[in-house]
Amino acid sequence: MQITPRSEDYSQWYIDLVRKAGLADYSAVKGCMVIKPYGFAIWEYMQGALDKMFKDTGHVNAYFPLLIPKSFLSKEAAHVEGFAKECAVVTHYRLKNSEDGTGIVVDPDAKLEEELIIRPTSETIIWNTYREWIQSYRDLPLLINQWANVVRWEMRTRLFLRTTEFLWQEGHTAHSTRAEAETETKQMLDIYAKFAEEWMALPVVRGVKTETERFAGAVDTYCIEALMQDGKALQAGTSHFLGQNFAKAFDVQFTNKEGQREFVWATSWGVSTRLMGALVMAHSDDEGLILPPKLAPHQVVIVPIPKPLPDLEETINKITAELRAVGIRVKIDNDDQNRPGFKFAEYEKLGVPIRIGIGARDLANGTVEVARRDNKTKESVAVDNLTGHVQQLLTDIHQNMYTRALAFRDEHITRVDTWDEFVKVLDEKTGFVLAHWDGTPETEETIKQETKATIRCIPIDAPAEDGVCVKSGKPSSRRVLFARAY
RNA sequence: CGGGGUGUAGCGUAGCCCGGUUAGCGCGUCUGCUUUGGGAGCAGAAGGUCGCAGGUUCGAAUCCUGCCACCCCGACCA
Repeated sequence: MQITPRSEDYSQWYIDLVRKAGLADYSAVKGCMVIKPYGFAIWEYMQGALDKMFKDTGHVNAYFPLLIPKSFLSKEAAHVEGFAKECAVVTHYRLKNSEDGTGIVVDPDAKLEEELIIRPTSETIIWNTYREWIQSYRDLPLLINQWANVVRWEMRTRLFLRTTEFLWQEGHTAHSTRAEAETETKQMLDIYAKFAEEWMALPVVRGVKTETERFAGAVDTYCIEALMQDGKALQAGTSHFLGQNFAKAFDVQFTNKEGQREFVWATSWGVSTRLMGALVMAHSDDEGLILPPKLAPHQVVIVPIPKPLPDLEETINKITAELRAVGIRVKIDNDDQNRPGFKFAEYEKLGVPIRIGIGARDLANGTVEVARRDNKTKESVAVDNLTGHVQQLLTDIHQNMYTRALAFRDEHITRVDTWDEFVKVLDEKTGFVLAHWDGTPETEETIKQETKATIRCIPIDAPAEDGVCVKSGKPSSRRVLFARAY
């Protein structure tokens, strides 16, 4: 039942935590996972918050099919290049009993005329549909999001961080001008950054991907990059400016106010269940999860210290009603099989932000014991002041988690000017490295080969600064962010 | 696909080299009683085709052959 300590094996700690906190489990199919109720509840709070942010900025939800004609994928050259190697393909539509009666086999007579792929992302099927929907500038902008599952046949998988099938949202928008599409791309990036910071308590760096790291089919890929406790970077969300690439590939044109035909401008943007992995790896400790209050399925858990006192139940019901009245999610653990000590440890493992203990001693004093998960402190609080205190505490916990993660992140952004330093920082200090780069894919590739570090992004707010590339010595006009990444 | 490792009860494991009682232990599960302010105690019980298939042998968890699965490391990626 023990969770492997981070200092011993970070990777194993992560797996232990995901499984022992009941977030997810392996399934019968390699690379696919079962998201368990507790994990799915967290995902639902993420979905709820993001969905509201999308709706508040004028987007609507729709749903496009899981299966895509194979030919669609090949219409955009870079796109097919990027995804062809990891597509699952449907070739038949029927099974039958085998001749020797030992099992069930694919019926060779049921071969599909055109094979279908399971979507690795939906640009193609969506743009094929948008062609029908868009005729005039009056049809624009088209601002659609979908919540869906996608499949990418990865060679190596890890729970939440990279699974064969995963859940995500993908926004796909169409605009009449380049400027409007670019604004949309940046707006969605800002929404992701805001979500990460305000809901996940996760500080992120906003940036642009290099040509090498760009989404297949995009003109520009923007991203938010987060830092995990082991010093590795994790891409937490992406927003792409697609230019007219898909409009041209699928012939999506509109008539402008002047009566001329033009190709539309596009964006797409997404975050996935990978965020669950980020949440775990950014905040948790060797005792278990530490959840930010806004995403915690139970924000407060009440553990009675059982004595045969009828007043206990009465007081618990009263404070529960008050907490719930102000919208706080409260769980009461009345289970009499486990002792309080066991429950304390259990809810720490589950990352519940606040635990309230109440027993005979408290009852006599008119107080309860309030324990914070984020910093493991305990205090005695008068029942009369409890609701306001808990509300404030939830805010404080979020702030503390964010501040702590930000301090760690900032301590792990290192400016380096020489190759020796570059390698040393990556190996010993870990984290992000801010260094000059000559702007060529060749140098980027060399650095990747030699250090396993990639350019995570060119930070959006990076100031212009003349220097020389840390690897090639050629001139550079600004620093970029390197790291080893998930 | 290359390199390394592991398969014994729900989980974690001992036994394997050197074949020979009824395959042992911890956690968990079930029943009962006593407990309950940091992972409870006692008593009892259930739970196993020893990854699969062959082979050697009087006898295989143990030896041999083949296969399968999973994990870790590398090549691909959000």
